[in-house]
Amino acid sequence: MRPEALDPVLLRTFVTVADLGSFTAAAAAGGYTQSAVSRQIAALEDLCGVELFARGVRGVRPTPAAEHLLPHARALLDRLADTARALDGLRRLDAGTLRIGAFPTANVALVPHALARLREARPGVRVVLREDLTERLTPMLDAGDLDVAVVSTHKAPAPAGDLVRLLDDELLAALPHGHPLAARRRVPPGGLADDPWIVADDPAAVAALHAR
Amino acid sequence: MRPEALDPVLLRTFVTVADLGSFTAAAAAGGYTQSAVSRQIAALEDLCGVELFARGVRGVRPTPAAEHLLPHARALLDRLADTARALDGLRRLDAGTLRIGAFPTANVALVPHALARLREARPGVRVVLREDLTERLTPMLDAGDLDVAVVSTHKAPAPAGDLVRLLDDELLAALPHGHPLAARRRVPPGGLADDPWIVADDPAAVAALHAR
DNA sequence: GTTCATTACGACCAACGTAAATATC
DNA sequence: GATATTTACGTTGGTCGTAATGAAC
Repeated sequence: MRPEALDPVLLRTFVTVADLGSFTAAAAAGGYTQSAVSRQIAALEDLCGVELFARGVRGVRPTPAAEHLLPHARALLDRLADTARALDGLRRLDAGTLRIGAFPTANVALVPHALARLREARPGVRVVLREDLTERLTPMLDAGDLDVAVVSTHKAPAPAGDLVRLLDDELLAALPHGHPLAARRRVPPGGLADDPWIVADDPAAVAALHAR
Repeated sequence: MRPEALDPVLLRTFVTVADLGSFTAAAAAGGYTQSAVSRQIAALEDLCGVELFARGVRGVRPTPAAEHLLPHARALLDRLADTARALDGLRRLDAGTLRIGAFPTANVALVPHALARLREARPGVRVVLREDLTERLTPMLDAGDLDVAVVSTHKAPAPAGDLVRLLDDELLAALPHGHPLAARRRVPPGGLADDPWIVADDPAAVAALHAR
């Protein structure tokens, strides 16, 4: 049998009948008439060639065949509900508002490009962008004030939600001639704490630093 | 959205289009015309309010929204195929032949009752019953010569298929006065190996033994 | 002009509700 | 007679194919 021939509506009614033990009750629960439920079950029984319910005066009782089919039907309906949720989420994703927070460097180096791609892929999404320090972004994320936070994990604790590693950033320092640390290949942490600095964000500048 | 409103036919077409990258190709694969596929995708896009494919001259390309929905759709279709298989199996279960093997004691104590219930539940099933020792039943099951084997696990290794524990049987011994082991509460394994014995299968006899 | 996807129209099929029939207590 | 399922009939809604239309190279 082609899988698509299996009508979820029939399975839903089937499960409802099994749960309630009566065509009449299932009809009321599903917004159908008795006759519709009767025909749906008959169609399902036709489809599998087996009687699914033993008809009695006080309603119906599932046959062993029905007991066997029941968990499959429930699993399918669960999966169907999942997919329906995903589909609903799609609509919201495309039309809603995305609140992004990022620390200053990321806001210059990473966010603009990402925003451009987002704008292209989902023109309907409104973006609210907020710049702040990682230490302040994390609690905002936890509090639900942000949907996405671009943070630095140099020293910050991992936040509560899903953490996606974007990149491992290299910190390069160009030092003036005569600086006490200029002769060393690696700079100890904190060694430049008291020096003023200029940040370079474009790839050309980074490549130039690398070359040195 | 009510989950049943999600038509699996639409999702199947959706997946096919995503796989083949063209409405025309998907139509041919699914036995539809172009226009039918176009309407199905349009219906799905209506349903979720998002464009799922970027239409181009050389066919179509899935949007990010479609990429997001795709795994859900595939999972649902897989589950649907499972359920369809279960439904097909139901038909075979009800009309086919069931080959059962059982060891002698089970054949007297367990099988007749089970067979009676099976006959009541599935009148169409033909049963072939074979009695043999557990050691010979297990390989027959593995070889596909039996559908079900009722075995004893006293010493036998667990067979390859699904093992369902039916019951833990108590072994009771009624000993004649003057037997060397008659005074003990528990009989060591093998202690009666050389004695002739009579088996009691009906509950009344078991209860009588218990009482002593 | 060719190759796509979309839209319009008419036909068909499937599923419903109403209502009558049937069965079981 | 009451309760519950089944069957008959007419209607409706949805989906298809054919075919005309539109857009992109």
